[in-house]
Amino acid sequence: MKHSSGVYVMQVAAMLTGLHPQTLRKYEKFGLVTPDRMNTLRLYSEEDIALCCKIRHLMDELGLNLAGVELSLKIRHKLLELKEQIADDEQANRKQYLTLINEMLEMLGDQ
Amino acid sequence: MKHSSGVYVMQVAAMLTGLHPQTLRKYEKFGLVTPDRMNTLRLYSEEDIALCCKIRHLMDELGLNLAGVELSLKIRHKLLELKEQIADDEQANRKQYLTLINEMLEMLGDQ
DNA sequence: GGAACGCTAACGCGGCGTCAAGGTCT
DNA sequence: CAGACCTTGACGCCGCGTTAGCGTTC
Repeated sequence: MKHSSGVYVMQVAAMLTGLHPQTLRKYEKFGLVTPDRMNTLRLYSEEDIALCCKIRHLMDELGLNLAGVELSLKIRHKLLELKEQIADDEQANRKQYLTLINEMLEMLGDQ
Repeated sequence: MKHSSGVYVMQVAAMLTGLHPQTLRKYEKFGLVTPDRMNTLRLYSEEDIALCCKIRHLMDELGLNLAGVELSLKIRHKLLELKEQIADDEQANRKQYLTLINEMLEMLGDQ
């Protein structure tokens, strides 16, 4: 669930991210960002803003296309999950680690 | 080091991979594949062939561009390294696991 | 000398950013 | 009614695959 700390309409979101309103809509259409809506009106949360900036960063710095950004974000999410498990587990549960790793490998096209 | 089990010149490599010779050269120019050379003549190993097929697979199935493919292959390599460590270590060495994970996160644009 | 290789340049298609037109809501 | 939002379609640029031209090697 998103924080309601900040909620911005399109124009403000565009200013905060430095992105064109149409570009923000394209990212949403691609499924990368899904701002809340109030009767068709987009409402961008702080997290949405940060995500949009990250998307731009990945495209500009790493040269990824939207498909690459999507994969990148998914892998990152899994990695954070794995990292948390490794850090928190009492006794290292290798089997679970390997499961997560195999899931990531599958995302990367193995099999 | 590559096996010398199979060595193919351009035309054969193109046939085996189903890719256009120029496409193979583009992949090489981008730094994704580096076949051996015999006086300017490219010599593709079995591993090179498999790699070229994997590149195509990643582009066709996942929609990645070459930058995405490169990142994907690097992350995969790291994941296999991590997987091996987890499977082989006597006592789970979490610190090393976390180091590898952080390296991957960095590849994905974290910081 | 013919066939296959090398390299570079140019064309075509599709992804992504932007602009434009027209409709709706506040 | 003015202004900002919505959606859809079109244009320009660039990445990627392919083609073409030309020199070199086997």
